[in-house]
Amino acid sequence: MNTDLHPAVMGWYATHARDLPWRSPDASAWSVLVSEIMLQQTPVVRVEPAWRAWLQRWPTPADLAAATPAQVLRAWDRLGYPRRALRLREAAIAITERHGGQVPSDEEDLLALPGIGSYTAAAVAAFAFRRRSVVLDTNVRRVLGRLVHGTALPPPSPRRAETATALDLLPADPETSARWNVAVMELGALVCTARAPRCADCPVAAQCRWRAAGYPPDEHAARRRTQAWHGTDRQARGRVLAALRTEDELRPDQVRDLWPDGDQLARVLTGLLTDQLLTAVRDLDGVVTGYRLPDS
DNA sequence: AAGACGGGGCT
DNA sequence: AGCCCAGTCTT
Repeated sequence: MNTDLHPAVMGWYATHARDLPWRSPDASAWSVLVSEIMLQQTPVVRVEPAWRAWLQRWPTPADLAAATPAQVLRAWDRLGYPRRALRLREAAIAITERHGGQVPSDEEDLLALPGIGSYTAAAVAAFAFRRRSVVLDTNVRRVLGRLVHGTALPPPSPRRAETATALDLLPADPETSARWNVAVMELGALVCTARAPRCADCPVAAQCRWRAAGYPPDEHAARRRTQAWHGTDRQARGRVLAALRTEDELRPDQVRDLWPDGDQLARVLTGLLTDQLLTAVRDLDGVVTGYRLPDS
């Protein structure tokens, strides 16, 4: 195992770590799981208040398992990717039914839950249960990519070599490894940032291969395409859901007024129905008379 | 391997 | 107008 980087990174984390509530020793495994789902593609500053409100309302998996999709979608508010809210509810149901209401500690069991992929399974195992696991999020990938491989940014999709590198650096002791994982993530979030890294504040700048190589540019820049927003299906979906968070039911004509392109709106509504983010209300003849958030 | 999937804040 | 954010799931 390579241990050269450990003292500097661990020492830096000891003095610079943010005081985030899900890092408290008192945080339940469930609260850690909720934080990890919310943090999938949503920044910390926006997650923190939502996380507090969510845990106050649904302190245990069994509490959330009893909620309706409409309730969780409204509570999710504008965190983005609302399918995460539905999957979190489904995960709560699975935990209640299959695991006696206790969040499982094995990565394999976590991975089997809805909405939990390789990152989140490893993160919950490490941060909630202090297990030794390879936590590979966007921060860790970027930090290790720069330090070890000398690249500006990691490839669009994770490579096996990245896991091998992370495993090679992972401390053998479980508790130490859990702290190492969060320390590297924190370094990526606060110092080794994607856009304008603060190398002057970096505890391992002297050991950074990217820095030593003179900061070569991102090799994969051409392959990263920025996602459009205005006029997209995603924006239309968001507009429909935003309206339904404040109204119990919308008539078809009210929904049509939400978006100028009727064909696109029809496609978007179909997608929302497929994703179970939306329910159509029909009269006795099967004619759609309205749309609602799913009650069950 | 590539595409879909939110929304906000910063440069 | 881009770019980025503690990713996951489907095709």
